[in-house]
Amino acid sequence: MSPTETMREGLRERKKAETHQALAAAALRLADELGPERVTVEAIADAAGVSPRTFFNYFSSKEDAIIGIAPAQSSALLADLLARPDDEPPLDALRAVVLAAAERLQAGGDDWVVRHRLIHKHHTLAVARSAWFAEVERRMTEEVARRTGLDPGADIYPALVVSATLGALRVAIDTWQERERVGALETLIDDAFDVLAHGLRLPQRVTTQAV
Amino acid sequence: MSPTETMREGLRERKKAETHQALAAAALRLADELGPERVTVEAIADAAGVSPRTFFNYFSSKEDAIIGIAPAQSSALLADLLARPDDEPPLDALRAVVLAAAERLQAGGDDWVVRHRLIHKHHTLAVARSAWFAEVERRMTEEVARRTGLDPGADIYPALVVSATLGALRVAIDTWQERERVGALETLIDDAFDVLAHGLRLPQRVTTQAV
DNA sequence: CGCAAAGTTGCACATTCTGCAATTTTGCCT
DNA sequence: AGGCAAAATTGCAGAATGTGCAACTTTGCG
Repeated sequence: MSPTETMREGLRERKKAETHQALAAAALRLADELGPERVTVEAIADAAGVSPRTFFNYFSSKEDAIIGIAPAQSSALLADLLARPDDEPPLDALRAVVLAAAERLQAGGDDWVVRHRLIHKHHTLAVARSAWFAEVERRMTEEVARRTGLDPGADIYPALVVSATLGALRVAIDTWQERERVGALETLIDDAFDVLAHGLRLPQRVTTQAV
Repeated sequence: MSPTETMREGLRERKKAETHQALAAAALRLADELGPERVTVEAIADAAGVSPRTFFNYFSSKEDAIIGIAPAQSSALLADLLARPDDEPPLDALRAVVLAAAERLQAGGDDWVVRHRLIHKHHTLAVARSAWFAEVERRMTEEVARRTGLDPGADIYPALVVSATLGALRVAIDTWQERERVGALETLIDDAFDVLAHGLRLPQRVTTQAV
């Protein structure tokens, strides 16, 4: 009966992280080269040097591996939201969180560019991303409900504001992708939140054009 | 038999519709009785009196059959949007469309109650619904872009307003479900659109409480 | 060392989903 | 009515997903 509480896993945790990384990288690379539908779990596992069975210990599906989502992975979006001050208005907090996510994404290197290109092109990956968004949305709704003192089951506000803001993030990313990533993603996010804050009225003035 | 009435649509079309209906009904009933994960395509096909292979001629997955979604099915949401006057502000048109959908849903009988209970409870069905929403969202975005004369690839507004409004519909349905369908779904929709129109600011006064 | 926990692997198995070719059913025309 | 062509159904084969389980191996630590 060893003291599990103070256990510091060194090599064990590191190897797990390496395997996770190797699988995600292999999945992304193969999907980019061959197209997601022509990639098998077996091929990903081979490329990462593990057995197919082990693949499913890390990812619950091929799609999740490609877009880099581990089950029960704590999302940075939620973490950022938890870090905002409690008395901040929900929409402001969410705007800051989404903006931070966008900056992180833009700074994140080529992997995210490739991922989003694939998501944009292949329906099955968009579905996987939707599922992930839904899970994040659920948890962020809980947090907004806590902040506002509302019951997330009875009151519509928490779920609504989270749905709208995550929708804004998704739409901004997709539009940015469609524009072939010309211009700053942050600008799109800002525009989107301005439109949301103004009651979704059709903007009179045409917003930033990148084309 | 008198051919005038029955032959107008044709026996072929009628039998197809019957098979479609039988499969959807069997899928829903079995999923309700056993839980979605314990239902197989084979069981659904058996209950509907067709072969498993034929099932896939009608639905692309077990989940789609349970929530009643046929591939390339034209959604009533899109049809309603197309029927709105062209010069109506997008948010107003979408509000009307979503309200109509809610009314239809409430009047629709027990099947939708069961469906939403299952969707609410089982993650895989929520994912399938998300995928369907995404497809509808894409097509409605096209239409809003046409109305506003904006480029759906370059401008964020069409996708944003559609995303927010369909999100509102989804959130309202889920909340209604959580409240065990006490009260009118239309009221929730109205509240949601009011919040959207007021820039997603936290309402000072608590809205309709059903509990 | 040696034990316990954690991670990996192979295997069996149910299931999903697709393509193809054969067969049956339906619509329609003479 | 009879028969042809299109449409729908079906069986079958096969690739692939995903899971449970029982070894087996590796790691952490006393």
